[in-house]
Formats: sequence, C-alpha cells, structure tokens
Amino acid sequence: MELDARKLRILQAIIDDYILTASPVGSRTIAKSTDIGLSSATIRNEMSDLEEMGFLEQPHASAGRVPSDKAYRLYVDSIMRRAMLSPAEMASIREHYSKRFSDVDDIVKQTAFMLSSITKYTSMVLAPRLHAARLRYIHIVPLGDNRALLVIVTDAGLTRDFLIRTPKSMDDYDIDRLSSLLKRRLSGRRLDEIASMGLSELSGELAEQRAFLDAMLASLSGGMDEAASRVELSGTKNILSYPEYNDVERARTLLAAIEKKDMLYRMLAGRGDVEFTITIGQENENAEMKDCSVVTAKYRVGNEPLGSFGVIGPTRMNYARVIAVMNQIGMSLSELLTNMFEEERK
Amino acid sequence: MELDARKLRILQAIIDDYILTASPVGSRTIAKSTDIGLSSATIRNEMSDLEEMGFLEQPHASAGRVPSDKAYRLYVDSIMRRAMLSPAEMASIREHYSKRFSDVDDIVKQTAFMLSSITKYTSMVLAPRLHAARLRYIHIVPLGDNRALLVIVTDAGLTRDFLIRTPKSMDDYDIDRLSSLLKRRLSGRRLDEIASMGLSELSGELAEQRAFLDAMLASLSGGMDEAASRVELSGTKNILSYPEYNDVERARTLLAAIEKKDMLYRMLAGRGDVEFTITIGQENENAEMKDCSVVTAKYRVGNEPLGSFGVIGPTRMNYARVIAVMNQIGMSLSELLTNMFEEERK
DNA sequence: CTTTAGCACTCGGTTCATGCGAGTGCTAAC
DNA sequence: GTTAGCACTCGCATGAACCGAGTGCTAAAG
Repeated sequence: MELDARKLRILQAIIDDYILTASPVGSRTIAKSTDIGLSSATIRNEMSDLEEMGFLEQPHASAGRVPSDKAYRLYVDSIMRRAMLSPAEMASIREHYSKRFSDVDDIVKQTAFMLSSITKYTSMVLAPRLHAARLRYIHIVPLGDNRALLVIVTDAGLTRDFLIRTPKSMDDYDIDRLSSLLKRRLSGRRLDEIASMGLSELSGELAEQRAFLDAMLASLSGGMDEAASRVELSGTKNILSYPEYNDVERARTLLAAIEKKDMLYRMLAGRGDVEFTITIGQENENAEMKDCSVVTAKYRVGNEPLGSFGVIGPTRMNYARVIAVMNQIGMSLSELLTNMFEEERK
Repeated sequence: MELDARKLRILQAIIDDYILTASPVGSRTIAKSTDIGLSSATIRNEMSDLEEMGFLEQPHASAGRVPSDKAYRLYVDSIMRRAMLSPAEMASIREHYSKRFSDVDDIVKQTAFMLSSITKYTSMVLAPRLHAARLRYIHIVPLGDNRALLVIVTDAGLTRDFLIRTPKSMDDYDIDRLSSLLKRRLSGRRLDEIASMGLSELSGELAEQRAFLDAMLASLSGGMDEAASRVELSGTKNILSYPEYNDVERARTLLAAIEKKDMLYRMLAGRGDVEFTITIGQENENAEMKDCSVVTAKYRVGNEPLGSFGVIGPTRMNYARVIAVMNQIGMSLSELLTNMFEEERK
C-alpha cells in the first residue's frame, strides 16, 4: 500500500489533534477541522489503511484512532515542520541567560528549570564535562589527621574540591611545598591533560611522593567524571498534569524510573555524534518509559560538545515546539558558557 | 464531659488502627481488636461522646470514625508511647553514618535520603549553619576581568566559594597580597565573628581597600545565610503511595506546595528553642498542607543547634515511629558532625 | 475507480435502580 | 452502666438500559 500525500496529510492532522487533546481522534473530527475537502467516510477508509500499515491504533473497536510509535517516528522524521517560537518567548529565554550566574552549577540548575517551565515537560541537564577546562589555580589545604583538601579553580570560576588522604610522612610544610609546586607546574593546562598525565612528567622533583600524587590524580579524574555525570532534573511533577498519568500507580512507576540517574545519564551521554536525538515510546531501553518520548540535544563550549540536555514527556509530546525551545536554549546556553570560558583564555 | 481513661484507650485504639489502614474505624473493629472487654454498643456510645468532644469525625453517616486533628494533637501530647526501633534498624542507621562522606553537603543529602527511605514519608534536611565553623583557609583567586573567586575552607573540610568583583585599581599582585594578609588575620576565627567584624579591626593596613573588603564580608555573610537556607528534599514521590493522595490533582497541589523551599525553610528554622516540633493538619500555616503533618527536630554540633531536619506525611502518620527514627538519626548525625568539627579544634 | 451518503453495529461511559454490608443510634432489658 | 437487638443510613458494587461517538460496509453517485 502506498503512503501517498493524502494519507500523510490525514496522519498529520490526527497526530496534531492527538497531541493537543490526548483523546482518540475520529474521522469526523478530521473532516471538519481541516480544509481537506473530504467526507468522513473517505477519511475513514484512509484511516483504516493507515491502521493496517501500522501508523494508527484503536484503543477499542468503537473509539477513534491513536497514533502509534511508528507514526510519531514518521512524524518527527519527515512530516513535522519546524516550529517558531514567539518573539516574546525567545526574548524571555535570552533574558534569562543575560543575568549573572554564580557558577556553572547554577547555570545548569537554571537551565533545567527554564526548560521544564517553558515546555511543561520534565527536563534534565547534564553538567558540562570539565575535560576541556583549564586549571587556573590549585591548592592543597591540610586538614590534619592525614587528610587534606585539594581545591582547584578552573576557567570561568568553576571550583571543585576533593578530600584526599595524605601520607603520614608528610607534614604541613611538605604539603605546602607540594601545593605550590603543583600550582607552578599545572596552571594553565587542560584538566584532561593533567588527569592523563604520566607521572614521569611530574616525578622529577617529586619522586618520593609518587604514590600520593598517583592517588591525587586518580581522585581528580574520578571527580571530573562524577561531576559530569550529575544529572539535574526539573519539573518531574509536570508528569502528573498529563491525562496519560491520571492513574497514580502509573505516575509513580514512571517517577521511580526517572529517579534512576544512571539511566538518564546513559540517555544523555549516548549517541555521541548527533545534535538532536529523539527516542519514541518503545524505542526506549527502559520498559517503564514505553509511553514516553525523550528528546536530547547537545550544547557546546566553543566548538566542543561538552554536555547535553533533554526533555521527557508523553509520546504525544509537542515535538516541534520542544525542538524549537531546545534549539533556542541550546544556543543561548552554548553562547553563555563559551563566553565564560573563552573570556579566561584571551 | 469527662475524657476518662476508657475514652482515652478507645481513642488510642482508633488512632492506631487508622494510622495503619487509612480507612474509617468502626465500633466492632475496636471491640474485637482490643482486649478492652466491652461490647461494640458501649464503644459506640463512647465514640459518639468522643465525636461530640471533637476528637472524632464521621466522613458520612454510616461510616466508621476518623480521628480529627485535635485527636492527633492529644495523641502526640499525651497518649503516644515512645516507640523503639528494632536493633536491626538502629544498626542500619549507625552503619550509614559510619562510612566516609566527601563533605557536609553529602551528609545532608544522605541524611535526607535515609530519613525518607526509612520512614517512607517525604523528608527534608536543612544544611548546618556555618556560623560556628572556624576559618581554616581563605584565598582570593583572581579571574581577570575585575572578577575574583573567594575560596574559603572551614573546619571539617567544608568549602565555599563566592564570586566577587575586584576594584579596577587592584592588580593580581595586590589581590595576592590581600589574600595572604586575610589568611593570616582571619584563620582560626569563627565565621560569624568574621562576618560581623568591624572593618576597623582590619583596616589598619588595609585602609585603601575598605570598600572592597566591605563588599567581600557582605558576600561572605550573605553566602553563609544562603547556604544554610538550602533545603534538601527527598522522597517526595512517597506521597503518591498514600491513599489520601490517590487523586492526582490533590497530589499535585501538595507537591507544588512542597516545592516552595522558603516555606519549608520557615518550618525548619522556626521555633528556635524546642527539640521536636509537631505540626498537625490545619495547624500548618499553609492551606495546601491541611491534611499533612510535619515533624521537625534539631541536630547539633557540640552543644550548639546548627540545623534541623523534618518529615512531611499525612496527618495519620506514624508519629511514634517517626520520632524514634528522627531521634536516632539526629543523634548519629550530631555525633558525626561534632566529630568532624571538633577533630579540627583539638 | 473514487467518493460519499446511509445505516447497522460496537463499545465505553453514564445513569439509574437494586442489593449488600458496614456501621450507627436508639431502646429496652439485664 | 452495659449490652443485645433492630431499624436505619449511606457508600459502594453490580447490572441493566441507554446514549453517543465512532466504525465498517454497502450501494449509489460522480
């Protein structure tokens, strides 16, 4: 059977309507709401065909039709037209990003918040990978009791600290010496360079502290990964607004699934090369999310993709709008971060 | 009418049953389930009296009775007996606190998580006020572009950083000098001392940087307040498990109310002098929470109460158990924090 | 061959009556 | 004061009747 232009048009009308109303769409609705100029009977025939082809499903015999995952896939791949945001919305996003942020974590949180409030879906934002950041400052603060705090500051004022154990043999003075040595040797380098640095490069004057340095670099690189894998969630309670989750039990299982941050992380971090990913319903690896779609996008610092963000909603989500919003947010976010980081390098 | 021992006993039985089942309790249930040795008719009479006195309510004429807020108030004030945790539970809490934490924020998060998983209610934890902490290390990292990062490390390895603006007239060298001067002058002092410090004490050699110092101290003390007012929430989705929130709409309004962190903050920070506070149903200032009870408690560092934590649940929450759990967690938490801080002072 | 009007049919949701059961309130007897 | 007994009250579950949205099919019109 052929998927001709008319079938496509009808399918689009059904999807558009279903995205809006969340209730099965009947042939008469389509006949009236579009200017397609066909009677409901004709549309009925076409809908029957579309069902046979797997694009539509009937919840029960006498109900209207509901788009299948396959239909949404077709929709996002070929039918959907790019949506435009209203100037007011675009301005509002830009304005959000024009204010001062205290640090990168703050930006991540605000982005998640904005994304969920604009789209009314659940949003998630992955913190930027620090690998491309440059070390601006490093210091070891002895805490006594064989512990010390490794404090680093990178470009853009990003700070991280790591609790490390110090060898018994080192006293505060040694730590201080080591600290200023590290500062001299590592300042200005990229963090990933430092993390993967052969000890040989450092060990010249520091041979005796080899084990300690080893542990330190390990915790630094571990900390980088950990920080990058932190997923900021926002708007989880939006899920409760959608009729598909009117049943508390369903809502709860979905919420429980979403709290598994490692799964979200895989979703966000996966598929390294593409700009946008759209995962629809059963395409999700997770069974609990088979009624959800996930849209993710990357953001950049300069030209390097350093993080990503996404939206979780029902399969009947407003893809066009979500993509438009994410596009705008991605641009503003990338620009902001790029400025913050580049500013430091000039 | 007199609230005699028998009435009390019946009321207690009703409350106990209702806490367990969430459905109205009938006279026969009480007659059978307790060894009170009265017929259902007698209990019926007593229940009628209790209703007249305002301790019980009838959802509708032919249903059993439900305890009123007033009943819960009486219950927690005088009827309730302290519950004991099982040794296994106590051990599990202690074990949780025996592992290494990376920092105070981590402890706060873990505490919130534990509290909600053990009680199955929603939990909240207020980060400790830093006022009593001592400054161990302070440094200003110039970031260029008239900005700098003020990094402080306190007892117990707590780090905070604040972005500050530097006067045009200062170059990196000035900042460095100022930084080490501050370190010499402020190390070992309590943060609240520092924040409220008259500039006169510092201005001797630093007169020319007066405005800058002023701004710095302000942002330090602002940062302390802000950090302390951060409320960590956990287990919000537990709310969905309770039959009183089977209706998605109700659940959503409650969840929306709970997300207002400033309200939670007021709940946790208020009532400065008592150890435990219990707020039942309509006693809550917030109308959305009129079916909820909130239990809060303080935790200490040494002898100073530096923070608090709490549980939000339905009014029919298991108060005795919640208090037992919070007692245990409060002790373990206070002990852990005290050790972390004291260790630094010895 | 395509489109459309017409019609029988399907099936979920609503409404309404019915019955059941849990629970009460009252009364009279113990 | 306590209790047995009984009429009464409602919420809730069940099932019948009905409605309406929607379909599928057929036959006629284009």
